[in-house]
Amino acid sequence: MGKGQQTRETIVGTALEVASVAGLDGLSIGDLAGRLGLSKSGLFAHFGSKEALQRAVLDAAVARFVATVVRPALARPPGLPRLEALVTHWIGWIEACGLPGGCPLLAAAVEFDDRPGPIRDMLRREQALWRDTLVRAARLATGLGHLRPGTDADRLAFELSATAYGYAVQQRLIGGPVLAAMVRAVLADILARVRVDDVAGRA
Amino acid sequence: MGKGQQTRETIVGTALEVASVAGLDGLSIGDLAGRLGLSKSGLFAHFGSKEALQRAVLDAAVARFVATVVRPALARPPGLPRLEALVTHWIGWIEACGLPGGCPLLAAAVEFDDRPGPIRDMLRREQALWRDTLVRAARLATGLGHLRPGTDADRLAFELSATAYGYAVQQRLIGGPVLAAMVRAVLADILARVRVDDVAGRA
DNA sequence: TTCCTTTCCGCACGACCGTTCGTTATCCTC
DNA sequence: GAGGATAACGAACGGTCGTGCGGAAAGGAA
Repeated sequence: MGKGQQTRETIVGTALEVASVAGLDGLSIGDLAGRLGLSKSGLFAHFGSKEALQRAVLDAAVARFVATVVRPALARPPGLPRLEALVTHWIGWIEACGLPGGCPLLAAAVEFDDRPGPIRDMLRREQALWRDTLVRAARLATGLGHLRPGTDADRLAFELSATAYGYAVQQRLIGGPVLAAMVRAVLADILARVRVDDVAGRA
Repeated sequence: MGKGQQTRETIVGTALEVASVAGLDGLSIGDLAGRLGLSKSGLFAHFGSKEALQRAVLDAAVARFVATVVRPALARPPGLPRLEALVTHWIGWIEACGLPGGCPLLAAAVEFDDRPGPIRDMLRREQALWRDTLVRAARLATGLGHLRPGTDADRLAFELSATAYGYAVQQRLIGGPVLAAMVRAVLADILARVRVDDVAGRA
């Protein structure tokens, strides 16, 4: 990896931390250069435009999410264990993604959902992709007989994702261990309603 | 109402539209003055600081939410009808609150959840207040015998609110009538699970 | 060592930011 | 009609914004 590439990654890493608090639009080339001991123009040369920097930051956020949530879950056996791992790691990510400002993907989605352009296109694509990941995992779990036959994968994915998104929204302002326990109980119940309990037979 | 007060309300109304798209921090005094045919200094004099303008905009957003969602629902008879009305009007607000950028309260909550200050304090207070409104409605419905005895009002309120928040997050980027139908079905099922069905007896 | 490329800097530009100040219209009250 | 408050203005302040250009330093290949 050349020096330029390394510098670029350092910049994007710091920018991701800043953006998680100030938002993608709150990023400032001058401020970022100051934090890193670089000149404004030197930092700018790595990207060519502020929007390109924002896109790089978003890419980094997605990569972090995939590494923290998706990849570990896909390593679990297919079916219910994998679906449960997706949800569990997601909740963990919401509570502690390692960035000072909470989940940058949720923040960016809410920030850019009404501003046409490549950023919104990226967000739309990533959110749809994540949704599909959940739906596919649910469908697979049904196919493997872990969930009741006839389970609506789209709806199950929506119930799980809406609960997690809703938790993410409330967790930052209200938060607390009570809420943390509640979201876990709710998610467990959603799954329990469609799970095939191979001890007691179907409900 | 004096002329100043009227101008102030015009400013805040336009600012609310802008902020719903650009965010509270995306508000710009100069831009706002240009839209309204006012001078920067003339507009500024009405508030004294940008933060005071942001607070006024937030107040206006809350007032709009109360007028559109809370008040009509509180006009319904207490118990299950009122709780259902709260949720139904909320979903309606999420889909069409009359502002170009979607629900400004959700946007502000995500934007400011990690920035200490009076804005975040206001948001925290309002979000907690809205939560309490749902919890109280649920508790009242249980007390009136509309919901199963022993129903956990906190948890029911969380299930409903998380579903709505989660819908709000996904609706703007993915959206569509399928999702709209799904959230309504999910909310109906959440209520059906705790409702006392006085025709067929408890389940 | 030489040479070329990559990396970064200093400087500057025009635009816009929030804010302040002094001044001018407009209106209500006496 | 005079006097005082209210409302809005224009100009300017110091800063920061994203961006562009020319040159200096650093690195690697020959």
